[in-house]
Amino acid sequence: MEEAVKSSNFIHDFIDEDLENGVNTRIQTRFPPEPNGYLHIGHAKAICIDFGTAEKYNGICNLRFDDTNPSREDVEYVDSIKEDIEWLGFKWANTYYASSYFDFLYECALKLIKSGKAYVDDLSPEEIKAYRGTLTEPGKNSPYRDRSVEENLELFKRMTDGEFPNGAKVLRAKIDMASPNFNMRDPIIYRISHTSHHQTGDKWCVYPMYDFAHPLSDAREKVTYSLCSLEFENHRPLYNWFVNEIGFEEPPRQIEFARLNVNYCVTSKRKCLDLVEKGHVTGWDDPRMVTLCGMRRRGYPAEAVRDFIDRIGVSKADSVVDYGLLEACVRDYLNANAPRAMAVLRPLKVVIDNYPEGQTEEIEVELHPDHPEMGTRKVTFGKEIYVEREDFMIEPVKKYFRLFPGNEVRLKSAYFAKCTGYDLDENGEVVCVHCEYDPASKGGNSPDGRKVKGTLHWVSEADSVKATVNIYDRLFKVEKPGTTDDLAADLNPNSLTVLKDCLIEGSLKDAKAGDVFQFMRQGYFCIDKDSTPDNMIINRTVDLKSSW
RNA sequence: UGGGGUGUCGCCAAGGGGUAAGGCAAGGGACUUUGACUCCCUCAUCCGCUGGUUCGAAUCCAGCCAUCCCAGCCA
Repeated sequence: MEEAVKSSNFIHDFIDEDLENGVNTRIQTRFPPEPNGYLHIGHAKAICIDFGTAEKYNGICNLRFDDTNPSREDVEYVDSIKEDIEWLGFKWANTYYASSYFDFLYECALKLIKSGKAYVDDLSPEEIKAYRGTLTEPGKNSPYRDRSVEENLELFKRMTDGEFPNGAKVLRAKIDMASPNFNMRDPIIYRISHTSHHQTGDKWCVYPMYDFAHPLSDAREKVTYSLCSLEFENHRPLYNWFVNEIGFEEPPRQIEFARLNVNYCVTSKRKCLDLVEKGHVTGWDDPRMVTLCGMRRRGYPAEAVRDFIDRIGVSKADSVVDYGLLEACVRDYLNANAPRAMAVLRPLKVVIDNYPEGQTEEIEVELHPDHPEMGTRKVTFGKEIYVEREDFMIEPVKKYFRLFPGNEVRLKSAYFAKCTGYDLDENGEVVCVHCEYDPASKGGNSPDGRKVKGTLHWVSEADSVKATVNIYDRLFKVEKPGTTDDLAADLNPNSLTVLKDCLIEGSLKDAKAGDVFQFMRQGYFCIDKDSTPDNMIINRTVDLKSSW
């Protein structure tokens, strides 16, 4: 009998309870990004929770752009956000924009004014700040707090009509300036901003604040669970206040969870933008970035990213997950799914002295040792081949069972070969290794049953493709980058190593950008979009765990 | 300092009165046409601390400590 693995997700417990008590009969969630940046690994958690929760309960999840601050937003971001969610493998039921509710939200504001729950304030930003009080002292009421409904209505209309400059007036909810929760100290719900909006153009010069737009958008869409991160816990009373004041029958329930932190990674929008703009990385999709597009370019499979999110669980405890867990998920997926191929990153020539001059032969090799159904590919063997430089030593260290004078190894899927000698150049560098092969060991087994301990991958001179391989290390050398003002100080100068003149097997010349292969002992590699037929560009997706 | 959260193995994380799941990492071994993979085994007498309730507490109560969030006309 299979044991059900308990998923660590307290949100499900809350929902199950609501379902049992008849609080809800249906589940609807939403993923509400502001289109002001690219999605990253942290968003992946939110996405998996929002979409995953809806999926689990046969509900729906909508994509809603919380585009209430046009000054920081751009359509470039709405496009990339859609693309990245799709890549992760989720489908939203509808695409919404908070901006398409501007009329509705305006009506809500009017309703608050009419019920005496909102007022226009003429205080300057500095004054508002001063009136707000401190952590220990209550705030003071604004002198404009008691304006009549008529005056507020008129002033708000004039704000909307564009009569006032930015910052001259705001609309505030009238709640409690003495509340220990700052969010309840008469929060601003509308501000003047003479800025054109990427969706609504110049129709508006007043824009609602998140705290006002978010709950009412949720409620209007009939969201049942508004899942968000912990920093919004303090906003929940306000969220409920708005939903209640406007009078929704079935208020959404906000549940907060801890956001994802991964060590060695930067996910702050400001800092990511900084890396891009200052040229520390090649762009948002630099393979060292933990943006979804960066991980995609690096060859991280969406399945692995989702598996990672599953494995870390959902709780309310602040945490920093080890980047190694993400890598483990990538390896797990790729080990099971990536086709195998041979490549030599630092080539060393090997001549099979007793192999007939000018002869070559085709060998059929399985694409994956555990999945015969994946088929085979053909590789060419010949008299001159290349192996990894590190696979030969003149003087073997202990427990070295690769090539050294007198030692026999297996050339993967081809033959046994015994090292008979080597050539040095004038500097004493090994430039060529000589071997003799055993024709009877074709396929990699000797009929006499003798064993070899080492198996080497190789690429033949006759059938190879040149490649440039990018080896990535972590972008940051410190676990928590960005603790200082200068992000650059935390950068790992060796985060990218470029290997030129690598050789990969001929079958790879038809590989497409995004294809990921396991190169034997060297790890997993992804074909980059910048590849050309005569020089493949290859990104190392993830290293293998190796005792060498 | 007021309010709101959180504290279980190096890192995540179950467990919510009956005597500490699982994953990653780590260590040991077997196997191997990838020194990978796979497979076995080991890895918290203890749950932030101190008291209390109880036959029995990581689980309940009290106090304390640590840590995160909040004083944007950002989201």
